[in-house]
Amino acid sequence: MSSLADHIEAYIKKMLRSSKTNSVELSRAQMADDFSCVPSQINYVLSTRFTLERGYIVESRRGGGGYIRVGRVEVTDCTSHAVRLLQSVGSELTEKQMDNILVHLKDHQVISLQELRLIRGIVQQEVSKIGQGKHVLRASLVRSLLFFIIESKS
Amino acid sequence: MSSLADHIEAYIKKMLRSSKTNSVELSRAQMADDFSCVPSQINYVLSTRFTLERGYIVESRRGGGGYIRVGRVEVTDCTSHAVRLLQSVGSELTEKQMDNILVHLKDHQVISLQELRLIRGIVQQEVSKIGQGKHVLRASLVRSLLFFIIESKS
DNA sequence: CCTCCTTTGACTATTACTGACCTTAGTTCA
DNA sequence: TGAACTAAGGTCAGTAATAGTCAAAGGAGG
Repeated sequence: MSSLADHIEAYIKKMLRSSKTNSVELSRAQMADDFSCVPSQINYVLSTRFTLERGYIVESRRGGGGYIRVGRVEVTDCTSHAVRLLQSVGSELTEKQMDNILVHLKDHQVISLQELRLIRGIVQQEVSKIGQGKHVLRASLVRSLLFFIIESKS
Repeated sequence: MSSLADHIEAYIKKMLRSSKTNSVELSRAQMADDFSCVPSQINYVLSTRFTLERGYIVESRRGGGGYIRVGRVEVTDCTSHAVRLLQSVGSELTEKQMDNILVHLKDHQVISLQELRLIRGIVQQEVSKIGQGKHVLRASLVRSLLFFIIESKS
């Protein structure tokens, strides 16, 4: 758990946490230099870890004075936010989609890391037991478990 | 007695005991090398000995910087009791069987009345959404929700 | 023998990282 | 004013580093 990408991810998240505005602006070249890597590594991190599904918004501009801005989606009410996310879960869910949603909720303090791990474990176990309809079962389980958490907390 | 798998199991458990965080991270290739076996042997040990029912959560990531993390979850008397109950039922569950289990667990103060109602509601909701495999889905959902409830309490 | 658990290895899947090449935007100067 | 230059960031495909799957072979106990 210590790839370069992880460190860059952690660094950006740390910057985000200490930002009042819920968004940070960074220079790709500068960043690449700081982490001694090629600039496109920054794009890799952004496109794998700071996606909309995970609750982040990335904007950028090229040319002189160019920049990359990373923002978090606004969450005023955790519960309604989670409910909306859940509704966006259709009748099927891939493992990656599930992960993105869980990370999204964890990063926005709707669920804890322990809860995330437990859900992943439970779903993994249940899904491995059946042959067909894995994506459908995953959607049901994730919806149900999240709904249960949210309901219990309110 | 004392197969290679047993040794690997014991080694991981030893690492877990001496870990402050109740979880250890290991490299599959490294491990296989240490025990002079093929990497998939590690998967065998993990999938037969470090299951959720036995109180372990296994997470992993492939690719560069990949890892396998084994974590412990508290297994209380309540957990094993409920798990046994569910195992006796198997992979399918009728509504009546489900109710019997839920009532039993409520009577023994493993879950509250509210939780009982919540589970029933969630399961009803989810099961009504699908055409086939209702009993299988019900079993999965009840198992998962109960496990989650009990784990979260400890 | 028969069965169950273990062990192996060939094949597959996923993730990280790099570098060459492309696009966009601002700046300068004939 | 627009061509050339400079200063960003973007894309994509290839390589390397891990882990996962599955079925077949092996072995110990009944």
